[in-house]
Amino acid sequence: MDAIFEATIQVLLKGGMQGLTTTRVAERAGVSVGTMYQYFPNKQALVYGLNERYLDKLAARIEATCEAQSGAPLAQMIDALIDTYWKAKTERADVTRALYRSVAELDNAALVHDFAARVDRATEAMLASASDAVFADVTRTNLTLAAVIYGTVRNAFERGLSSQDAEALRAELGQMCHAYVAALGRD
Amino acid sequence: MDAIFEATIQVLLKGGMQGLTTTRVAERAGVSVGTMYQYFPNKQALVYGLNERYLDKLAARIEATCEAQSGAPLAQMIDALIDTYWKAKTERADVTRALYRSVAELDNAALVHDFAARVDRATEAMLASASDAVFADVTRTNLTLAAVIYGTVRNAFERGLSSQDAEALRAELGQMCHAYVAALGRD
DNA sequence: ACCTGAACACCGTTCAAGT
DNA sequence: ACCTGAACACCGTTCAAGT
Repeated sequence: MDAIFEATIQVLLKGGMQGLTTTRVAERAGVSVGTMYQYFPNKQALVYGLNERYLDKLAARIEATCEAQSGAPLAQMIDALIDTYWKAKTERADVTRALYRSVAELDNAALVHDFAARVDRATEAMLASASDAVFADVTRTNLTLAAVIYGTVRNAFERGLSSQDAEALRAELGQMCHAYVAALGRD
Repeated sequence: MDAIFEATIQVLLKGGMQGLTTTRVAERAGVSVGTMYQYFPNKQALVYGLNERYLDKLAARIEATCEAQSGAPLAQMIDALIDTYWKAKTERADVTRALYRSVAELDNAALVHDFAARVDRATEAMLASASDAVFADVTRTNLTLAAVIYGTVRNAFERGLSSQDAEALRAELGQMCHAYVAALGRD
Protein backbone atom coordinates (compact mmCIF):
# COMPACT_ATOMS: atom_id res chain seq x y z
CA MET A 1 0.00 0.00 0.00
CA ASP A 2 2.86 2.38 0.77
CA ALA A 3 4.48 1.11 -2.41
CA ILE A 4 1.33 2.05 -4.31
CA PHE A 5 1.37 5.58 -2.84
CA GLU A 6 5.02 6.00 -3.73
CA ALA A 7 4.35 4.74 -7.25
CA THR A 8 1.47 7.22 -7.55
CA ILE A 9 3.73 10.14 -6.64
CA GLN A 10 6.35 9.00 -9.14
CA VAL A 11 3.80 8.69 -11.94
CA LEU A 12 2.27 12.06 -11.00
CA LEU A 13 5.66 13.76 -11.06
CA LYS A 14 6.43 12.28 -14.46
CA GLY A 15 3.19 12.97 -16.32
CA GLY A 16 0.88 14.98 -14.09
CA MET A 17 -2.80 14.21 -13.66
CA GLN A 18 -3.00 13.63 -17.41
CA GLY A 19 -0.53 10.77 -17.25
CA LEU A 20 -1.86 9.17 -14.06
CA THR A 21 -3.34 5.88 -15.23
CA THR A 22 -4.15 2.89 -13.07
CA THR A 23 -2.09 0.65 -15.35
CA ARG A 24 1.00 2.80 -14.96
CA VAL A 25 0.67 3.05 -11.18
CA ALA A 26 0.18 -0.70 -10.86
CA GLU A 27 3.13 -1.42 -13.14
CA ARG A 28 5.39 0.99 -11.22
CA ALA A 29 4.27 -0.46 -7.89
CA GLY A 30 4.91 -3.98 -9.16
CA VAL A 31 1.37 -5.30 -8.73
CA SER A 32 -1.45 -6.09 -11.13
CA VAL A 33 -4.35 -3.70 -11.64
CA GLY A 34 -6.64 -6.22 -10.02
CA THR A 35 -4.58 -6.22 -6.83
CA MET A 36 -4.56 -2.42 -6.73
CA TYR A 37 -8.34 -2.49 -6.83
CA GLN A 38 -8.34 -4.54 -3.63
CA TYR A 39 -6.60 -1.71 -1.80
CA PHE A 40 -8.47 1.13 -3.52
CA PRO A 41 -11.98 0.67 -4.94
CA ASN A 42 -11.27 3.20 -7.68
CA LYS A 43 -8.79 5.75 -8.95
CA GLN A 44 -10.37 8.58 -6.94
CA ALA A 45 -9.91 6.65 -3.70
CA LEU A 46 -6.24 6.24 -4.55
CA VAL A 47 -5.72 9.98 -5.07
CA TYR A 48 -7.83 10.74 -2.00
CA GLY A 49 -5.76 8.39 0.15
CA LEU A 50 -2.54 9.92 -1.09
CA ASN A 51 -3.66 13.41 -0.13
CA GLU A 52 -4.99 12.17 3.19
CA ARG A 53 -1.60 10.72 4.01
CA TYR A 54 0.14 13.95 3.00
CA LEU A 55 -2.16 16.16 5.08
CA ASP A 56 -1.79 13.84 8.04
CA LYS A 57 1.98 14.23 7.96
CA LEU A 58 1.69 17.99 7.53
CA ALA A 59 -0.74 18.30 10.45
CA ALA A 60 1.65 16.28 12.63
CA ARG A 61 4.49 18.67 11.81
CA ILE A 62 2.38 21.69 12.69
CA GLU A 63 1.28 20.08 15.93
CA ALA A 64 4.90 19.42 16.82
CA THR A 65 5.76 23.07 16.23
CA CYS A 66 2.83 24.21 18.34
CA GLU A 67 3.86 21.99 21.22
CA ALA A 68 7.47 23.13 21.00
CA GLN A 69 6.36 26.79 21.13
CA SER A 70 3.93 26.41 24.00
CA GLY A 71 4.42 29.31 26.44
CA ALA A 72 6.79 31.18 24.12
CA PRO A 73 6.45 34.87 23.18
CA LEU A 74 3.77 35.52 20.54
CA ALA A 75 6.05 36.89 17.85
CA GLN A 76 8.23 33.82 18.04
CA MET A 77 5.22 31.52 17.74
CA ILE A 78 4.07 33.25 14.58
CA ASP A 79 7.50 33.03 13.01
CA ALA A 80 7.73 29.35 13.90
CA LEU A 81 4.33 28.63 12.37
CA ILE A 82 5.14 30.46 9.14
CA ASP A 83 8.47 28.71 9.02
CA THR A 84 7.02 25.23 9.48
CA TYR A 85 4.29 25.65 6.89
CA TRP A 86 6.54 27.40 4.38
CA LYS A 87 9.24 24.75 4.69
CA ALA A 88 6.78 21.88 4.41
CA LYS A 89 5.37 23.28 1.18
CA THR A 90 8.64 24.29 -0.45
CA GLU A 91 11.06 21.55 0.48
CA ARG A 92 9.52 19.30 -2.18
CA ALA A 93 7.89 21.92 -4.37
CA ASP A 94 7.26 19.47 -7.20
CA VAL A 95 5.39 17.08 -4.92
CA THR A 96 3.38 19.93 -3.39
CA ARG A 97 2.39 21.13 -6.83
CA ALA A 98 1.42 17.66 -8.00
CA LEU A 99 -0.74 17.13 -4.91
CA TYR A 100 -2.43 20.52 -5.19
CA ARG A 101 -3.46 19.51 -8.69
CA SER A 102 -4.53 16.01 -7.83
CA VAL A 103 -6.67 16.99 -4.85
CA ALA A 104 -8.54 19.63 -6.83
CA GLU A 105 -10.27 16.94 -8.85
CA LEU A 106 -11.74 15.37 -5.76
CA ASP A 107 -14.68 16.28 -3.63
CA ASN A 108 -12.21 17.40 -0.99
CA ALA A 109 -14.43 19.30 1.45
CA ALA A 110 -14.12 16.64 4.15
CA LEU A 111 -10.36 16.39 3.69
CA VAL A 112 -9.87 20.15 4.00
CA HIS A 113 -12.31 20.41 6.89
CA ASP A 114 -10.65 17.70 8.96
CA PHE A 115 -7.20 19.08 8.32
CA ALA A 116 -8.27 22.62 9.21
CA ALA A 117 -10.03 21.52 12.39
CA ARG A 118 -7.04 19.54 13.59
CA VAL A 119 -4.46 22.19 12.80
CA ASP A 120 -6.59 25.07 14.08
CA ARG A 121 -6.96 23.27 17.40
CA ALA A 122 -3.18 23.01 17.74
CA THR A 123 -2.44 26.61 16.79
CA GLU A 124 -5.22 28.02 18.97
CA ALA A 125 -3.87 26.17 22.00
CA MET A 126 -0.44 27.54 21.22
CA LEU A 127 -1.68 31.12 20.90
CA ALA A 128 -3.65 30.85 24.13
CA SER A 129 -0.44 29.89 25.94
CA ALA A 130 1.56 32.92 24.77
CA SER A 131 3.69 34.37 27.55
CA ASP A 132 3.22 37.98 26.47
CA ALA A 133 -0.32 38.31 25.12
CA VAL A 134 -3.96 37.75 25.95
CA PHE A 135 -6.61 37.75 23.25
CA ALA A 136 -10.12 39.17 23.40
CA ASP A 137 -11.22 36.43 20.95
CA VAL A 138 -8.50 33.87 20.46
CA THR A 139 -10.60 31.76 18.08
CA ARG A 140 -11.11 34.64 15.72
CA THR A 141 -7.47 35.72 15.84
CA ASN A 142 -6.37 32.14 15.31
CA LEU A 143 -8.62 31.68 12.28
CA THR A 144 -7.35 34.92 10.80
CA LEU A 145 -3.69 34.04 11.24
CA ALA A 146 -4.28 30.54 9.89
CA ALA A 147 -6.19 31.66 6.78
CA VAL A 148 -3.71 34.43 6.04
CA ILE A 149 -0.59 32.31 6.50
CA TYR A 150 -1.77 29.20 4.65
CA GLY A 151 -3.45 31.25 1.94
CA THR A 152 -0.45 33.47 1.35
CA VAL A 153 1.97 30.56 1.17
CA ARG A 154 -0.20 28.92 -1.43
CA ASN A 155 -0.52 32.10 -3.44
CA ALA A 156 3.24 32.63 -3.32
CA PHE A 157 3.63 29.08 -4.48
CA GLU A 158 1.26 29.47 -7.43
CA ARG A 159 2.97 32.63 -8.60
CA GLY A 160 6.21 30.74 -8.98
CA LEU A 161 8.21 33.57 -7.39
CA SER A 162 11.99 33.67 -7.61
CA SER A 163 13.60 32.58 -4.36
CA GLN A 164 14.51 36.19 -3.52
CA ASP A 165 10.96 37.40 -4.07
CA ALA A 166 9.66 34.45 -2.10
CA GLU A 167 12.02 35.20 0.78
CA ALA A 168 11.02 38.86 0.75
CA LEU A 169 7.33 37.97 0.77
CA ARG A 170 7.85 35.54 3.60
CA ALA A 171 9.54 38.26 5.66
CA GLU A 172 6.74 40.73 4.88
CA LEU A 173 4.14 38.13 5.84
CA GLY A 174 5.82 37.82 9.23
CA GLN A 175 5.84 41.61 9.60
CA MET A 176 2.18 41.78 8.71
CA CYS A 177 1.19 39.17 11.25
CA HIS A 178 3.24 40.91 13.93
CA ALA A 179 1.66 44.29 13.10
CA TYR A 180 -1.77 42.67 13.26
CA VAL A 181 -1.40 41.16 16.72
CA ALA A 182 0.30 44.31 18.01
CA ALA A 183 -2.65 46.39 16.76
CA LEU A 184 -5.13 44.02 18.47
CA GLY A 185 -3.87 45.13 21.85
CA ARG A 186 -4.47 48.79 21.04
CA ASP A 187 -8.13 48.50 20.04
CA MET B 1 -18.02 29.84 -28.95
CA ASP B 2 -19.66 31.71 -26.10
CA ALA B 3 -22.42 29.08 -26.23
CA ILE B 4 -19.75 26.40 -25.81
CA PHE B 5 -18.28 28.17 -22.77
CA GLU B 6 -21.71 28.56 -21.21
CA ALA B 7 -22.45 24.89 -21.88
CA THR B 8 -19.13 23.95 -20.28
CA ILE B 9 -20.01 25.85 -17.10
CA GLN B 10 -23.42 24.19 -16.95
CA VAL B 11 -21.96 20.73 -17.38
CA LEU B 12 -19.25 21.49 -14.81
CA LEU B 13 -21.81 22.68 -12.28
CA LYS B 14 -23.88 19.55 -12.80
CA GLY B 15 -21.24 16.86 -12.64
CA GLY B 16 -17.89 18.44 -11.81
CA MET B 17 -14.68 17.59 -13.62
CA GLN B 18 -15.68 13.93 -13.48
CA GLY B 19 -18.79 14.58 -15.54
CA LEU B 20 -17.24 16.96 -18.03
CA THR B 21 -17.24 15.04 -21.31
CA THR B 22 -16.87 16.50 -24.77
CA THR B 23 -20.08 14.77 -25.88
CA ARG B 24 -22.09 16.35 -23.09
CA VAL B 25 -20.70 19.83 -23.70
CA ALA B 26 -21.35 19.57 -27.43
CA GLU B 27 -24.87 18.28 -26.85
CA ARG B 28 -25.64 21.05 -24.36
CA ALA B 29 -24.20 23.70 -26.69
CA GLY B 30 -26.23 22.31 -29.59
CA VAL B 31 -23.30 21.44 -31.85
CA SER B 32 -21.65 18.21 -32.89
CA VAL B 33 -18.40 17.04 -31.32
CA GLY B 34 -16.68 17.59 -34.64
CA THR B 35 -17.70 21.25 -34.72
CA MET B 36 -16.49 21.76 -31.16
CA TYR B 37 -13.08 20.46 -32.21
CA GLN B 38 -12.89 23.25 -34.78
CA TYR B 39 -13.06 25.85 -32.00
CA PHE B 40 -10.94 23.94 -29.49
CA PRO B 41 -8.29 21.45 -30.59
CA ASN B 42 -8.86 19.35 -27.47
CA LYS B 43 -10.63 19.23 -24.14
CA GLN B 44 -7.76 20.91 -22.31
CA ALA B 45 -7.93 23.90 -24.65
CA LEU B 46 -11.63 24.23 -23.87
CA VAL B 47 -11.04 24.31 -20.11
CA TYR B 48 -8.05 26.59 -20.57
CA GLY B 49 -10.10 29.03 -22.65
CA LEU B 50 -12.88 29.07 -20.09
CA ASN B 51 -10.49 29.98 -17.29
CA GLU B 52 -8.77 32.54 -19.47
CA ARG B 53 -12.09 34.26 -20.08
CA TYR B 54 -12.92 34.20 -16.37
CA LEU B 55 -9.55 35.64 -15.32
CA ASP B 56 -9.83 38.31 -18.00
CA LYS B 57 -13.16 39.49 -16.58
CA LEU B 58 -11.80 39.38 -13.03
CA ALA B 59 -8.71 41.39 -13.99
CA ALA B 60 -10.92 43.98 -15.68
CA ARG B 61 -12.96 44.38 -12.49
CA ILE B 62 -9.85 44.86 -10.39
CA GLU B 63 -8.48 47.39 -12.87
CA ALA B 64 -11.75 49.31 -12.69
CA THR B 65 -11.53 49.43 -8.88
CA CYS B 66 -7.92 50.60 -9.03
CA GLU B 67 -8.78 53.41 -11.41
CA ALA B 68 -11.74 54.47 -9.32
CA GLN B 69 -9.55 54.62 -6.21
CA SER B 70 -6.67 56.53 -7.80
CA GLY B 71 -5.54 59.28 -5.42
CA ALA B 72 -7.72 58.04 -2.55
CA PRO B 73 -6.48 57.45 1.02
CA LEU B 74 -4.57 54.19 1.43
CA ALA B 75 -6.93 52.52 3.88
CA GLN B 76 -9.85 53.07 1.53
CA MET B 77 -7.93 51.58 -1.38
CA ILE B 78 -7.18 48.43 0.57
CA ASP B 79 -10.80 48.02 1.60
CA ALA B 80 -11.95 48.52 -1.99
CA LEU B 81 -9.50 45.93 -3.27
CA ILE B 82 -10.53 43.34 -0.69
CA ASP B 83 -14.16 44.10 -1.41
CA THR B 84 -13.82 43.69 -5.18
CA TYR B 85 -11.91 40.45 -5.00
CA TRP B 86 -14.07 38.98 -2.26
CA LYS B 87 -17.29 39.84 -4.07
CA ALA B 88 -16.05 38.48 -7.39
CA LYS B 89 -15.19 35.15 -5.80
CA THR B 90 -18.28 34.75 -3.65
CA GLU B 91 -21.12 36.11 -5.77
CA ARG B 92 -21.13 32.86 -7.77
CA ALA B 93 -19.43 30.56 -5.30
CA ASP B 94 -20.41 27.42 -7.22
CA VAL B 95 -18.84 28.73 -10.43
CA THR B 96 -15.71 29.85 -8.57
CA ARG B 97 -15.34 26.41 -7.04
CA ALA B 98 -15.88 24.63 -10.35
CA LEU B 99 -13.27 26.81 -12.04
CA TYR B 100 -10.73 26.36 -9.24
CA ARG B 101 -11.05 22.65 -9.79
CA SER B 102 -10.95 22.73 -13.55
CA VAL B 103 -7.89 24.98 -13.79
CA ALA B 104 -5.90 22.81 -11.40
CA GLU B 105 -5.72 20.05 -13.99
CA LEU B 106 -4.06 22.31 -16.50
CA ASP B 107 -0.51 23.48 -16.86
CA ASN B 108 -1.70 26.87 -15.65
CA ALA B 109 1.60 28.65 -14.97
CA ALA B 110 1.19 31.00 -17.94
CA LEU B 111 -2.42 31.77 -17.04
CA VAL B 112 -1.59 32.61 -13.44
CA HIS B 113 1.49 34.57 -14.42
CA ASP B 114 -0.32 36.77 -16.95
CA PHE B 115 -3.18 37.41 -14.57
CA ALA B 116 -0.84 38.28 -11.71
CA ALA B 117 1.29 40.59 -13.86
CA ARG B 118 -1.75 42.48 -15.15
CA VAL B 119 -3.46 42.83 -11.79
CA ASP B 120 -0.25 43.65 -9.92
CA ARG B 121 0.41 46.49 -12.37
CA ALA B 122 -3.01 47.99 -11.66
CA THR B 123 -2.79 47.72 -7.88
CA GLU B 124 0.78 49.02 -7.75
CA ALA B 125 -0.21 52.12 -9.74
CA MET B 126 -3.12 52.61 -7.35
CA LEU B 127 -0.92 52.30 -4.26
CA ALA B 128 1.66 54.69 -5.70
CA SER B 129 -1.08 57.32 -6.09
CA ALA B 130 -2.24 57.17 -2.46
CA SER B 131 -2.96 60.64 -1.08
CA ASP B 132 -1.68 59.86 2.42
CA ALA B 133 1.27 57.50 2.04
CA VAL B 134 4.63 57.05 0.36
CA PHE B 135 6.32 53.66 0.19
CA ALA B 136 9.99 52.84 0.52
CA ASP B 137 9.45 49.91 -1.85
CA VAL B 138 6.02 50.03 -3.43
CA THR B 139 6.60 46.88 -5.52
CA ARG B 140 7.36 44.80 -2.46
CA THR B 141 4.43 46.20 -0.48
CA ASN B 142 2.14 45.65 -3.45
CA LEU B 143 3.21 42.03 -3.90
CA THR B 144 2.70 41.40 -0.20
CA LEU B 145 -0.80 42.87 -0.13
CA ALA B 146 -1.75 41.04 -3.32
CA ALA B 147 -0.50 37.63 -2.17
CA VAL B 148 -2.07 38.02 1.27
CA ILE B 149 -5.44 39.22 0.02
CA TYR B 150 -5.88 36.76 -2.85
CA GLY B 151 -4.43 33.90 -0.86
CA THR B 152 -6.61 34.54 2.17
CA VAL B 153 -9.79 34.83 0.12
CA ARG B 154 -9.04 31.52 -1.50
CA ASN B 155 -8.28 29.86 1.82
CA ALA B 156 -11.50 31.24 3.30
CA PHE B 157 -13.29 29.87 0.30
CA GLU B 158 -11.81 26.40 0.62
CA ARG B 159 -12.66 26.18 4.29
CA GLY B 160 -16.33 26.64 3.46
CA LEU B 161 -16.82 29.07 6.35
CA SER B 162 -20.27 30.10 7.52
CA SER B 163 -21.21 33.56 6.28
CA GLN B 164 -20.66 35.01 9.76
CA ASP B 165 -17.20 33.50 10.05
CA ALA B 166 -16.41 34.62 6.52
CA GLU B 167 -17.53 38.17 7.30
CA ALA B 168 -15.46 38.20 10.48
CA LEU B 169 -12.40 36.93 8.64
CA ARG B 170 -12.87 39.51 5.93
CA ALA B 171 -12.97 42.29 8.53
CA GLU B 172 -9.85 40.93 10.25
CA LEU B 173 -8.06 40.72 6.92
CA GLY B 174 -8.78 44.41 6.41
CA GLN B 175 -7.48 45.17 9.91
CA MET B 176 -4.36 43.19 9.26
CA CYS B 177 -3.58 44.98 6.00
CA HIS B 178 -4.16 48.36 7.68
CA ALA B 179 -1.89 47.44 10.59
CA TYR B 180 0.78 46.32 8.12
CA VAL B 181 0.88 49.54 6.10
CA ALA B 182 0.70 51.62 9.28
CA ALA B 183 3.70 49.74 10.68
CA LEU B 184 5.65 50.29 7.44
CA GLY B 185 5.80 54.01 8.16
CA ARG B 186 7.31 53.46 11.61
CA ASP B 187 10.25 51.27 10.56
C1' DA C 1 -16.54 24.93 -47.48
C1' DC C 2 -18.55 23.15 -43.50
C1' DC C 3 -20.79 19.86 -40.49
C1' DT C 4 -21.76 15.23 -38.78
C1' DG C 5 -21.28 11.22 -35.94
C1' DA C 6 -19.56 6.38 -36.50
C1' DA C 7 -15.11 4.44 -35.70
C1' DC C 8 -10.71 4.03 -33.32
C1' DA C 9 -7.51 4.19 -29.47
C1' DC C 10 -7.01 4.31 -24.77
C1' DC C 11 -8.25 4.13 -19.86
C1' DG C 12 -11.04 2.74 -15.65
C1' DT C 13 -13.00 -1.24 -13.86
C1' DT C 14 -14.53 -6.13 -13.53
C1' DC C 15 -14.43 -11.00 -13.00
C1' DA C 16 -13.51 -15.76 -15.00
C1' DA C 17 -9.62 -18.45 -14.80
C1' DG C 18 -5.44 -19.73 -12.67
C1' DT C 19 -2.38 -20.66 -8.49
C1' DA D 1 -7.85 -17.37 -0.39
C1' DC D 2 -5.55 -14.47 -3.45
C1' DC D 3 -3.75 -12.77 -7.77
C1' DT D 4 -3.85 -11.99 -12.75
C1' DG D 5 -4.81 -9.63 -17.00
C1' DA D 6 -8.05 -10.12 -20.96
C1' DA D 7 -12.49 -8.17 -21.77
C1' DC D 8 -15.99 -4.56 -21.47
C1' DA D 9 -17.83 0.09 -21.23
C1' DC D 10 -16.98 4.70 -21.89
C1' DC D 11 -14.61 8.92 -23.36
C1' DG D 12 -11.36 11.87 -26.25
C1' DT D 13 -10.35 12.53 -30.88
C1' DT D 14 -10.44 11.80 -35.96
C1' DC D 15 -11.90 11.80 -40.63
C1' DA D 16 -14.78 9.66 -44.45
C1' DA D 17 -19.12 10.72 -45.97
C1' DG D 18 -22.77 13.89 -46.48
C1' DT D 19 -24.75 18.69 -47.42
